[in-house]
Amino acid sequence: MAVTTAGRGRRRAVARGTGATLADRLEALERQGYRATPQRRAILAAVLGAGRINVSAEEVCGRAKALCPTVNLATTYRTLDLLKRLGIVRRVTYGDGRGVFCANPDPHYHGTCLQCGAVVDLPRGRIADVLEREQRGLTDPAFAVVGHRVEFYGYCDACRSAGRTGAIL
Amino acid sequence: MAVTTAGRGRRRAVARGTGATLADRLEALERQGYRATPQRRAILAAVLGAGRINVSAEEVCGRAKALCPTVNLATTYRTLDLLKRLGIVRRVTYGDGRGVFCANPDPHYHGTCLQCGAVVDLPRGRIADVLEREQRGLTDPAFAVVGHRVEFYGYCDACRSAGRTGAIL
DNA sequence: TATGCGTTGAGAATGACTCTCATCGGCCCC
DNA sequence: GGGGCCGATGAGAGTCATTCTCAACGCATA
Ligand SMILES: [Zn+2]
Ligand SMILES: [Zn+2]
Ligand SMILES: [Zn+2]
Ligand SMILES: [Zn+2]
Repeated sequence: MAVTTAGRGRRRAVARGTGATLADRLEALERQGYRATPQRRAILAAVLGAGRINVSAEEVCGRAKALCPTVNLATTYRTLDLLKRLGIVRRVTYGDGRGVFCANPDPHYHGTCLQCGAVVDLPRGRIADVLEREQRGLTDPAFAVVGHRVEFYGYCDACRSAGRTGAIL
Repeated sequence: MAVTTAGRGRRRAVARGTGATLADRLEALERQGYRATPQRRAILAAVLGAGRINVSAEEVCGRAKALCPTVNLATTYRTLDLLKRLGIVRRVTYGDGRGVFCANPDPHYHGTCLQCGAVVDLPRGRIADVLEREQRGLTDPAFAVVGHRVEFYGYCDACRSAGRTGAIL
């Protein structure tokens, strides 16, 4: 995937949900007063390019380097944090605290592979509504609940087809 | 709380759930071939003594030092990991990846305070069953779900009564 | 007393992440 | 068309929770 110059206003076919294209996101970035530098374009493209698999900052940095050789880990972290603050990407905290980044704008859950640690997007079922309702019923004198987070774990496609499905991680 | 010598076989009134006393847990430790050293006793007592509030390794170390001055952070981590492997304590990963330890043997959820980061035990509602059912319905060609984890967030008692309920953390 | 082995304390190492600071690169004004 | 301004960057140092290494220790058993 190459980093195009900007795609100002141009609309491609909608991939997943609203504002999912690289161009749309770069536009959002600039609309809020931030420069769409080559590094930022490359980093954003790297996250988008990962698809359903969520990527660590280091992976993003590696992929981005292929598009813009000057990107650096510090810039990658800085940019990912900026994109997170702007709501363009999401940072999901993986089992042991390491973070992975997700560019899927649709509401969805995450599944962590017990074998290889991959974090993949999962379609959202009806859980959200139930949790929302349940959450309101969770009245506790010592804690006022205002939100929740669910995370599934299991085995990713690659590990399953390789027969590696017994680890503890 | 003082660290008693062993309480071999002695049964006290059940506090919360099965095997919740210090003595019971030390017994379980020894039954599996590990020595109940003064350090291990102190560390276990420190986790137990925290009650509903879950404690970090560093906090455990501090509390344990009061009972056995020679405990050290490395031993604390080692022991907590051992106790986790034996199912005597549970390690819950708090928002940004730091871990806190929980000795409550009953099935329950955890709530993280958005203001101060405290992790407290929450009674389990009917959510578990719903999630269980939903989890089975979550068939995805790219991921085989085998379990889930829910985490609530909100404001703890202390922060609420101090009027600190607006942070982003 | 000598041997063995599980356990420990101190400190070094790790690894993800953040900070600092000198430098870079457009951009506006003269 | 040169100079200053300021956001953005790269390199490297710093932070912090956690883990590793290794010599020393405690306690059992011969
Ligand atoms: Zn996997
Ligand atoms: Zn996602
Ligand atoms: Zn609080
Ligand atoms: Zn708990």
